[in-house]
Amino acid sequence: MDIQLKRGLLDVCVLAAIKSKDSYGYQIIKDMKPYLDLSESTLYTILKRLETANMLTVRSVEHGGRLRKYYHITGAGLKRIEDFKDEWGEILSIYRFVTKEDDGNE
Amino acid sequence: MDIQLKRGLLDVCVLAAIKSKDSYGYQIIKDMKPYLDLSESTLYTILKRLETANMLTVRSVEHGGRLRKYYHITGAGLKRIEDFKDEWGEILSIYRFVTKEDDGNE
DNA sequence: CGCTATACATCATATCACGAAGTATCCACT
DNA sequence: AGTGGATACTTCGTGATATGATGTATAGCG
Repeated sequence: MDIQLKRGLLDVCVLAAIKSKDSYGYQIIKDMKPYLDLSESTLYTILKRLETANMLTVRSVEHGGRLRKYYHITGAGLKRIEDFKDEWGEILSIYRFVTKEDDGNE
Repeated sequence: MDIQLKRGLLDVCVLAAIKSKDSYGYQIIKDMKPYLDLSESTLYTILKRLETANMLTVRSVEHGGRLRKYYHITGAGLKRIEDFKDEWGEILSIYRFVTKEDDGNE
């Protein structure tokens, strides 16, 4: 997928991945893979950004000697998803503008 | 609209604006306004990028003493629009992932 | 004569996805 | 015991890019 387009979907897609149940980095990447492929460095950058924006909270959990950071969505995070839903109408309108055929004289 | 999301739609939207008939900067901004609001500096940056990518050609026309640059879409530009159409399926799939309700236990 | 619209251009800035590289643990295989 | 791969998170540098600010120049209106 086009990188620029991906940019607009990444944040909200990560939030969706932790919406129903808390999750951690590696798992999020796996869950998102069918929809958007992203690297670790990209994900952790996003997670940090969403944390700074108070859209999620973090909780560290010991797991087999290693550290795991579980991410939990906040009200602001849920609102971000709702905002995306609201924007969908605009996106559809743009889609129609871009794909409309100027039939008649071509 | 969210800036990041806008980024993914700008190029293809500009191409759509000149698809049916050649157009120039100021006119393109007006035509796109109902769908995407963008500033002059943004548009001219995009036009230059699309020109470099051979997605459009430019032709200068004298108009009332001033210079007007008319932009014409190329085959590569039309292909870019087609590629966007192809990507639409992926976008829809992401939309469904983001908006799906985890009804049942919440 | 000043203001607004038209029309294009350049620059500096801030944001951001991503590859590369690093640290550290656990498990399977040989 | 040693090797390699999967798991898990972190940091750094780079390139792409949207945008505000600013500048130049003309036409037309009051």
